[in-house]
Amino acid sequence: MPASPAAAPPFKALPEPSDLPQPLPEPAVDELRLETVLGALSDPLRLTIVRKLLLESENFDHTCGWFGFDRPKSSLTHHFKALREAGVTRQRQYGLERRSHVRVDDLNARFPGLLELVAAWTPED
Amino acid sequence: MPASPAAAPPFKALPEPSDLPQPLPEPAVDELRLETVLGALSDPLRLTIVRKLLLESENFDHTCGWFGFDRPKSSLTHHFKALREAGVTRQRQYGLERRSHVRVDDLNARFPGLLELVAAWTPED
DNA sequence: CATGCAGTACGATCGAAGTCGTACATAGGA
DNA sequence: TCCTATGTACGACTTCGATCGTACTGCATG
Repeated sequence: MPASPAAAPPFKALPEPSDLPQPLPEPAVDELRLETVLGALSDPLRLTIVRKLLLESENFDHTCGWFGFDRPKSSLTHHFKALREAGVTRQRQYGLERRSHVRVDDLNARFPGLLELVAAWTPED
Repeated sequence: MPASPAAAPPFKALPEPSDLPQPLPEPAVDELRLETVLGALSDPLRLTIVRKLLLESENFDHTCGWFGFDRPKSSLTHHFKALREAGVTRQRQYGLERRSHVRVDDLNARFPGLLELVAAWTPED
C-alpha cells in the first residue's frame, strides 16, 4: 500500500547496540527548548546534517567524515557540537571517532512534526 | 464541543477587510526559506509575539503596543521587522500604526505543523 | 617507537544580530 | 498651531556565532 500522505512518518528510532559508550554531555528530554532547537536548525549546513542523518542513515550512527563536507575539520566540529548541545543529536565516542545520530524519539515527543519539516527541506530550493 | 487533540488546528486565517493598505515588503510564499523562518523563531521574544498573535488575536491584526512588552520601542521595531522579513508576519501601515498578523495560510502551506509548535511553546518552562 | 589518521581544543578574525538612546515623522486633539 | 502619543530611522555599542589555521590527543599499524 502506498504511504498515506496524512500519516507523517515518525522516522524509526534505530535500535541501539547493547554495549555503547556513554553519550557526550547533552540536555535531557525535558530540558529541550524550542528556541534553542530552532536556532540550531537555522543553519543550512546543520539542516543538511540532520536531514542526511534522517534520510540516509543505514547504520546506527555516523562519523563526522561520513557526510563528506568540504570544510575544515574544526568547522565541522563546531556544528556537530552545536547540534548536540541544542539536543538535536546525540554523540558517542568510539575510540577515535565521535559518532552522531538524531534524537528522533526525544524530538518527536517534545516537538512533533519538526523532524518532518527538516526531512522535507531542500537546500537553495 | 471540546477541541479534538488529534486534529491539529490550522488556526483560522482571519478574514481580511476589503480596503486594506498594501503590506510592507515581504518574501513571497515560494520564497519562504525554512532556515530563515527557524532563525526568526529562535528568539524568545519573537516566539512570544507569534504565539500571542496565534492564540489571542480577536481583531484582525495588532499594533506593536498591543503586546505590552517592557522594552524600548526601537527594540520592538527591530523584532517585528525581523519577523516580517523572514515571512512569518505581515505588516500593514494604518496611518500612524503598523499592525502585524501571522501569515497562517502561507506558513501552513510551506511548513505544516510549524505553527502548532509555536502555539504549544511556553517561555522558560 | 615512529608515522599516519580522525577528530578535538584553542584562539583569532570577521560579520551579523540584539539592545538601546536619540532624533525624527505623522495623526489627533486641545 | 502646539502638544502628545505611536512608532520608525539611524547610529553606537556589545555580544554571539561562523569560519578557519594551528597545535594537540589518542589509536592503529608498520
